[in-house]
Amino acid sequence: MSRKSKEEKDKKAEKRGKERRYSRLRGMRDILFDEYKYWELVTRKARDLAVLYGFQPIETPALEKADLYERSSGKNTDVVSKEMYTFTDKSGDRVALRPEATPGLVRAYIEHGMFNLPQPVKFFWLGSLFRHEKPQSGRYRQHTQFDLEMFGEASPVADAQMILIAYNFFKELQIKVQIQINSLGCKECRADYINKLIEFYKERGKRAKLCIDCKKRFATNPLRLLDCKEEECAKVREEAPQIVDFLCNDCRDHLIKVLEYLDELDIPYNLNPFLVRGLDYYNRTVFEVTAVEGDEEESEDGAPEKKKETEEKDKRQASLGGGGRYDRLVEAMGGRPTPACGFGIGIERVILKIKEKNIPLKKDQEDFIFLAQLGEQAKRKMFILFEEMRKAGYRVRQAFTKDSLKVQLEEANRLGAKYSLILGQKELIDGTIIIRDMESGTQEMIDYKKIGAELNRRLESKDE
RNA sequence: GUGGCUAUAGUACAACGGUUAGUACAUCGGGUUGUGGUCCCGGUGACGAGGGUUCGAUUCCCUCUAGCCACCCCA
Repeated sequence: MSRKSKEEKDKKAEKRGKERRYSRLRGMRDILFDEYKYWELVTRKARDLAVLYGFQPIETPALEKADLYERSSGKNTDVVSKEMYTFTDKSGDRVALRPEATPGLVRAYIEHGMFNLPQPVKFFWLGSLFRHEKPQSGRYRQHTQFDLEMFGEASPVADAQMILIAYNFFKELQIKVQIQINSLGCKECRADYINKLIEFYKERGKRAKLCIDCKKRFATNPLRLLDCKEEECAKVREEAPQIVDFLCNDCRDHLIKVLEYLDELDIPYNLNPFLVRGLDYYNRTVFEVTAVEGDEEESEDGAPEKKKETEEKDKRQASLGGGGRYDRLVEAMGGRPTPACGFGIGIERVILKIKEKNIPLKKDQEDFIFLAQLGEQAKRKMFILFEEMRKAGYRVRQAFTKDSLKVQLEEANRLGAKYSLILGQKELIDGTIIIRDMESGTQEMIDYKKIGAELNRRLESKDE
């Protein structure tokens, strides 16, 4: 570098100045044309389902007071303590970009006095969430969730219905999923259970085997000992007491009812005693939706070992959505005691899954007509014709910014036009127009006034 | 936040301690000045950033940044 010629250095410096480009912030992404098709497919499915089940669309601000999340999700949860975008705004308020949807929805429920509405109140929400995490595929700092919440309904039917909707969502998108479900009990029986769990881990030698993180967890949040993935920790855990055995009567009944509904609805689930979710507000039912890998039905040659491996892997990642019941949160946030439950599904992860599985998109290729023109006069006339046709309900396209016929037909071809209407000087004088079948390449000169009749004839006969 | 792998045109990939960094697709123009989807010809376009080793670095080393993967956690 020391002997680089002056010229070279200058060149480099000039280049640097010229070509410094902006790039996305880490973990953020643009959704371009191709991806947008998936985006629409998935969000439309979400919206359709939500409406069908009687959920009302609602939006909330992306920015809220930071302590809304600290109080509801829990100050010590990772989502809040490590990943939240928190800052002080110009008026000195401590605010945060929402890291999850539920707290804002609870706030809205209380703030607008929705306990005076007929219960339950059911929200459908679709929006961006922000978490400052280390990105990898399916994990972004801004991601989008489809969220359903139901306030004012304590019955296990509500839990089951939530799970049903989530399940249908994936099923109708042709994604195979399994529901992991567990109960965290209520305040009382969970406390009992945690004591039992602590006692269990206190028994000789067990703590020594745990990983560093779990040693910490033992002190801060013993429940989380249950979902550690370390081999040793899992081994110790095998013998651990399970919460299902310690639920109080009400909580046990609730769980059983939920499971009965699921059985009746034929929803495959896995009662997973180790499922513990990372937010403080959950009680009773918690569930998670995980992708089921592979085409288990089709595989006949069965390589059981390999299958096991992928299954193992899937349990680790591939959480596509999750949720549960949070009966105490509304009250804790200053509202009336209101039972509630909900779930969220990560849109980006769903899209990733759809792409991965090569699930074909429905083509919405309806026939359309391309208008091509040559010369200023013709252009003006076509400009007007375009508007007339559009208003009359034809699907039309154009490239009026291009003058060359070649380029225009290239564009028509690229777009996949069924017919092109071509108007030039000659036709203008004769009062005719050329209609070209883009598939066969044959074309015909017709009376300009008969465009409508001719198109209708062609499009109709094709419809049969 | 921790660890591993990676970084070359818009995209997917080559090559090289030394003179002009290749190929395909895409893009733009021409062959065809009034006709697309085939073909032919041509143009534009890249070594992520900074530093070090070296006579010379896109190539080797370090740092940063970004992406992927694993962990933590989650969607």
